[in-house]
Amino acid sequence: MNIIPRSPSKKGKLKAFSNADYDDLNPTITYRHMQSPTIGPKHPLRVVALCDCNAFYANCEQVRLGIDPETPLVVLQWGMLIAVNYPARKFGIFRMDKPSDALKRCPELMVVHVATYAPGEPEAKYWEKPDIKTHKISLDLYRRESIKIHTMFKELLPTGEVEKASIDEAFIDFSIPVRDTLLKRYPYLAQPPVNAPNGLDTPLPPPPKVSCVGLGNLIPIDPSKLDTEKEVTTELVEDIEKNEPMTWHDVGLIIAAELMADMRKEVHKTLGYLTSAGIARNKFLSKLAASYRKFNTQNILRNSAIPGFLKPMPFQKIRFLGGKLGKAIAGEYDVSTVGDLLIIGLDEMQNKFGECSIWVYEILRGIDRSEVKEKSVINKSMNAAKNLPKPITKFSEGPHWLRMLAAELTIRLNEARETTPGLWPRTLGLHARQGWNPLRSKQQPFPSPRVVTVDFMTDEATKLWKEIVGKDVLWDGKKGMKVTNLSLSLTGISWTEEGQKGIKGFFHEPTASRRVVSEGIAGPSTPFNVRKQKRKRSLSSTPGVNDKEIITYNVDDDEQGTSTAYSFVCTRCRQTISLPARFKEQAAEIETGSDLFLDFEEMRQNAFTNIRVEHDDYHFAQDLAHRYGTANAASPSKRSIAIPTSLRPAKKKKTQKEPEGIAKFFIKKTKA
DNA sequence: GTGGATGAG
DNA sequence: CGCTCATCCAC
Repeated sequence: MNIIPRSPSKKGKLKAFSNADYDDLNPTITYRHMQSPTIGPKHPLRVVALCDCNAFYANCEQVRLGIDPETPLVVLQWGMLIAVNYPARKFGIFRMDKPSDALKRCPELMVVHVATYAPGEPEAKYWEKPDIKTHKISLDLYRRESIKIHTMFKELLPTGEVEKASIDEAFIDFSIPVRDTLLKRYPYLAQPPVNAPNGLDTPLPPPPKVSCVGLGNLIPIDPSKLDTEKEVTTELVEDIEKNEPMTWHDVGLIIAAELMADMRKEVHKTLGYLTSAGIARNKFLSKLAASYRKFNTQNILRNSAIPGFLKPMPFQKIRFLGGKLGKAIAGEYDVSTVGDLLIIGLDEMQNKFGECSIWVYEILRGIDRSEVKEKSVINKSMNAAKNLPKPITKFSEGPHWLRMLAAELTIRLNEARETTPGLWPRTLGLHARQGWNPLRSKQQPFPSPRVVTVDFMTDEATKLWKEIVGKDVLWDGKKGMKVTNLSLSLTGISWTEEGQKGIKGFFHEPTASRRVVSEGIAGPSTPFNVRKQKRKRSLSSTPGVNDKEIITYNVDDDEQGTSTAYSFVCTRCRQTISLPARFKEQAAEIETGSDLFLDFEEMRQNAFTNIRVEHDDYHFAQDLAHRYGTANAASPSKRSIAIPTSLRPAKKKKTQKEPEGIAKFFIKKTKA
């Protein structure tokens, strides 16, 4: 297997690093880079973080119950622990342990069962002894808290990009805020010296030495320092590496670390959640860096530390290599670490695993071009499922469960519509499994009524229930129906003008949008990516950005509707748009006129502007969607909303028989 | 549209 | 390797 040489490196002094596999780690940064209005995946100053919550479910319960965070606490789901907080971990308690074992290790352990829907109850509650036979798990609390954290991140970093990666994780693109901070702290970076021979292409002067003491663990360049169990303090690493040259990217990482630390502190102070974070040059590395040390810390992965960090890493720890694909690669080459795989050339890999192995090839070399993108719609689908330890044996027992599933979906849908009015699921689906039989499912268009009620959804679900169990099984009970698994889902959730009308019942003529698509925005635009770009532009003071784009709002002279300090009424849709409740709560605690009050006022005004811009953008996007063709049609705009930011190679070989290459690990069960 | 598979946690 | 949830793809 020959090593395929990489294409000749563009800019950058690859001499700085001995390993040719990592040849892009110290690119030359010029004034032109400082001035580019956007910072994409290839920009040398890109800075990305992954922030994730520590033992999130347990933390949520601790906050909900208002108990001491030092109390060992676990979250129980039926017979199994699904979350263990850090105090409890000290007792050797793990996820998936049984509660009885956990209590043996720690008798004072606080055991909290997740909320459940009980039969007939309109909402999930915390019951003394929930019954697996009649109750259904609810994860709503965690979803709601997750949204709070996500919202706070966005508010605290209006010029950044925040992508919710899972219920307890978010990617944050710090590139723009970092660049803005760099320009503020080092104003000489804005323009090349007048006598610079190459103008904007002149490299930046050497960076200052910047301390990162107190900003987290600096992942050491020397891999032999990596796995030491003892804490490697930042001071220690700095001492060891004091002669390592710093780069402007390192400075950027450290600025991001400051911002990240502030945001994490704020989340902790306001919401009570502890987090950890990784800061690096792309998503995948930030995620790995975050897992370096996990509890209430953040880790900074400098480019120079990437080879040492990555090579000893078991590659199956990498996102999307944790499953079958990772196993297949491990089996094929009988190796386990990233370093082991570096000797595999691109051609070799592509021959074995298909063309899209380029993705894996690059990941192994610390390259990840995927963008941090805010998801336009929270989710594309919602699903409520229940395993039935006591199977349904009579047709008539079905609706009882259907009602419970419908209740959950109804609450979740209506909750989502609070923040995003106009959300509309295209289809309602019901899946049912009987014993060993294959899963059966039916779906139907979801008629979006003005108000979705539990009754309505239950009725709709019952129609599907009839179709499923009524068709293949003689369901009157005599044939011994045995449904062991039920799941009700809303899919194709998207945001439409129609849905908006449906909910609000307002059919007023949309006024002409005050905004038009800027001719400056290149490429195909969806309502949402246009929205994001415009917002960026209007809120950041980026050099080179057309100032005419900036849109200001004046609360007193308000063309949009009436305003109070905490909310305003939009004249277009007549909705009241409010700041999060905590603003009011906080205001009540602060003495008017105090210094704190002034700070608070500033924050409130910023937030107010944000919700205003956001709401206006919402109408803007709505109009755009309207213009491009609306509602149900799979218009190009709608299409692109639905495209996920998936890292996967997404190779669709149309082979009739065996999919080729990597694709098969994403698609089908491998054949023997 | 239906049914299956994968993956994360 | 229990349970829940989300997403994607082939047919």
